[in-house]
Amino acid sequence: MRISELSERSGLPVQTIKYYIREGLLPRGTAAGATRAEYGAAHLERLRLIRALREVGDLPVAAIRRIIEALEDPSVGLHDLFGTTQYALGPHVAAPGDDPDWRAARADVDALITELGWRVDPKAPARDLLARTFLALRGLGFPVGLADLRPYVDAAVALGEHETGMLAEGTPREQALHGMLVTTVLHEQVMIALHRLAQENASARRFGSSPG
Amino acid sequence: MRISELSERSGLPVQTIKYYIREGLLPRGTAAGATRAEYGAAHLERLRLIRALREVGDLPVAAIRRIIEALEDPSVGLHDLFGTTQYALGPHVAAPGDDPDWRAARADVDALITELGWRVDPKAPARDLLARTFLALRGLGFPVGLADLRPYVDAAVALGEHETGMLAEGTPREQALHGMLVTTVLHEQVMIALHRLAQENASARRFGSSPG
DNA sequence: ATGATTGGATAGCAGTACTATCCAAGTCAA
DNA sequence: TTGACTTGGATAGTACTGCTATCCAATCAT
Repeated sequence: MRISELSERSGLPVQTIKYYIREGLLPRGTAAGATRAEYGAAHLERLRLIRALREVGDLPVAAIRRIIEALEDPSVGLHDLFGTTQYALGPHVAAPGDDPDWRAARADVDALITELGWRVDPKAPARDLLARTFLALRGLGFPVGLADLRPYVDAAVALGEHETGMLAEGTPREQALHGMLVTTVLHEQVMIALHRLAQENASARRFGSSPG
Repeated sequence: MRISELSERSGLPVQTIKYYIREGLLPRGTAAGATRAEYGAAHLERLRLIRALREVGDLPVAAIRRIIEALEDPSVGLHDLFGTTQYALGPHVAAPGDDPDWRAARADVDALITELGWRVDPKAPARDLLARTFLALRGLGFPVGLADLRPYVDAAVALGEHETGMLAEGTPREQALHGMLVTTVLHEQVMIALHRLAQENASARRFGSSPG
């Protein structure tokens, strides 16, 4: 198939596909003459993945490139891809090393993870993400202690185990890697959306004027 | 206090504060002469809120403006602010009305909400958010049925009720509104961060090479 | 042979969130 | 009083991201 057909079938403009090729998100088609290249089903599949990461996961193009590089590196295993994706997901919080409030928040996060006995890379960006949120909450006058996190921890444990359990052991490598990406990026969106819906429901029941 | 002190205490450059004033996120200081204006504790508090929404919630400036307009409108109640915030959180999915796959995904979402008996605005953006994620999952070959959502629904219900329950009835209006914002924006980040940490832990236990 | 299409390169554009400069009016230390 | 400095306010410029638009020569279909 040529690029125009790839464009039609993927729903992306030709120019955008060319852009993704330039950016290293999509391999070039196999050249068949100077003005002809052939694209296959793998290209279409890749474009679907890119769209999911861009439009649903809202990942920047540069992050998707890093993920795809890991995806194509045969030496990268499931858990490695996990780390790459988590790191690419960002945001990358610039930790102000000197702020004592920051250090306290970060220490709380580390203590929580230790207490739970979790195996989490000390450099995992989610640690800073959580610490920054603590800092903001406290700055706004909403103190957070470890006890307040109980419901979140419980929910996170349940979901994390469920999701990891869904990744079957026997599947071929490429499929397993795709599954891992889907788990980290798309299931996070599922969780966010359902959380918002549940919040709205709870709020409507408690504060809503009339049952509508 | 003058703008330079406000800058120091908030940690934001003077130019950025001026920008926020221009954009309607922060009220002007009370004028005290042609080249002098006085800022108070309310300004500092507001800047803290803005920083939390920008840096932690990653909300665009335009969305923060809409939230703050609702915050300052005395006719807006708790549940109204909830809707405004949810809408401002975005993303605003442009629904392709003709795509049958889209319609199926959206119908699934609506059916789920009906079945759960949730009170959710039919125009709530989280419905489209969830539908779009379904669509992407299915497009990548990961079929999602309502049964697969059980763990997410359970987690969302638990968190939604916990969070709404934390908003005490008797608190003064401004405090209650702040609490609502914090619940919808910052607690979502707490959930995301803990989910990622729990995923990494589960992945390390299942796929990690050595217990590190 | 001729008009359309292609791959590939380069340049341009729109949106966002700042950041820098400028200016006249006012303040304050000497 | 004078002269360096600060302030509020306005305007213009910048950096980054994610596309789009245009161009060109080669080449394919008819």
